[in-house]
Amino acid sequence: MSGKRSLVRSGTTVDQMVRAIADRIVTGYLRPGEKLDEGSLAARFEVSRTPVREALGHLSAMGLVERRPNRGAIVAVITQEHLASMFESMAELEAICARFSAERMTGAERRSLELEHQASARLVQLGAEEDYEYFNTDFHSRLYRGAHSTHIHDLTMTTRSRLAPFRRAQFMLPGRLAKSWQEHDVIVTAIMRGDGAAAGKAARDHVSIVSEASAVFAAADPMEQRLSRSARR
Amino acid sequence: MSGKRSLVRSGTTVDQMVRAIADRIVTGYLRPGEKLDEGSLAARFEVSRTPVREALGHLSAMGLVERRPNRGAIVAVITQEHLASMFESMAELEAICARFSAERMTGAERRSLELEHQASARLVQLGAEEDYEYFNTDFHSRLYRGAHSTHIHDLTMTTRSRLAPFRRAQFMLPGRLAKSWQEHDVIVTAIMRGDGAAAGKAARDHVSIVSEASAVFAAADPMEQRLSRSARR
DNA sequence: CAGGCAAAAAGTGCATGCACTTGCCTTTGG
DNA sequence: CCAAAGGCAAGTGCATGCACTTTTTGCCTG
Repeated sequence: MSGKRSLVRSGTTVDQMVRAIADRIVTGYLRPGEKLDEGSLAARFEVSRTPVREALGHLSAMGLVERRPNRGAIVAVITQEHLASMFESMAELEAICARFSAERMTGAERRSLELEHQASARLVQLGAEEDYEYFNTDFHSRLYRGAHSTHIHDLTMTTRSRLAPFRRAQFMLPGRLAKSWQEHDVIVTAIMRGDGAAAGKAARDHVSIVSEASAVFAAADPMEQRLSRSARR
Repeated sequence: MSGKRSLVRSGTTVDQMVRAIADRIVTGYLRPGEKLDEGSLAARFEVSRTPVREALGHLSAMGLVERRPNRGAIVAVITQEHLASMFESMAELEAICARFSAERMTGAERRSLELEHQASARLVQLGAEEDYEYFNTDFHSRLYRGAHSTHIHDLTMTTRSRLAPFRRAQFMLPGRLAKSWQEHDVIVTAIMRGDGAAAGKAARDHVSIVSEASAVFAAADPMEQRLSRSARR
């Protein structure tokens, strides 16, 4: 149809769409249960249905969308139980990463971790929530990498991305910033000591607290479920 | 082309292809690094390239195949490090499942687990390797389910399926059957006691042993790599 | 007026075709 | 004889079209 489009592509078109759609889901722009019509998406992204279908395939495999044969795709509806289960898994995965980090991080990694952690104290003082959240993501990524285990790294990153929509507002609770830093501090200290068990426990507790903070929002879910149900048509 | 084919299929065509190709990879029929030509696969399965592409998308997201833009797909080459990492993850995941199982299994689940476990002793006596492997799969699945956490269940099942090609021959080592049963016994005992820590440790050790047993085969990999490289054309 | 049925509309699943990219091979200039 | 460039073949990426499935809507019947 269009001779060339402004496509240019870094990576493939499908990849871009996967990212774009995943982003819309993760940021809550697309709500759970919302119908994903191939035709509409194709029109929206100005491509044909073929790459849309492929992208939906990817997203389905990622667990972000649910595909029902001959009945189209919807944004994955996450039940209360499943959400709890994911946070629980996250806590355990982070515990593993922290434990391994304590046992395996190189000197450079430890120094860098501690350095960044200490620097982040400033963000807490300033109450820079957005910057702190950015740092927080980086902090946790360091733990995942520090475990020196690609597969655990992958599992953890995947789970985290699936939890992203539900963690967004955690820092809006008053005093959360300072507490988060203190929890990080316990983890860092344990890692510097090389105390895997303590680091694991601290990381697990840290995530559990985030989980509880997020549960507040999850409580609003029944409404969302109703909304999405009616949105099904 | 063919007016109707024996199409009928439960589930979609793509799903079947995913299973079929995954099976060929998991069973080692398709070797790591082997080129997956869309046209050939389409011909082989008697479908067009479209569902093949979609299936490859799924498989890529699962990590079973690797897709390079404009350059086709190959069966994912798993490095020694990544394999070790996956086994390590598996050990940790099983440890979590066992720990949770010890803490959360219902009375019925516990009884059923113990019953089946005791029954499996007969298979060991008979040296029924194939039957025991079947039971073994079931035994572990019980642990995953017993954790009462859908997401951990999913993570564990996924990881296990990706490890399947490398675990196949574990029971060929002499005496492995009896040792496996004893290891199971330690896990079951700990679960019946409700001792999560002990169950976790026992499960981790159990997997670690399987991992070492499989490492024997992984050692044959360099040859495989050469083979697959030349197979690239 | 409610319930059910049937036909049409909507939307998914797959096939086919064409453009573009990539890798290889040939050809030509140094 | 080697190296670089250009062309050729193979194969991927996407668009479009048609068949089949699901869902909806309007009509008929009890």
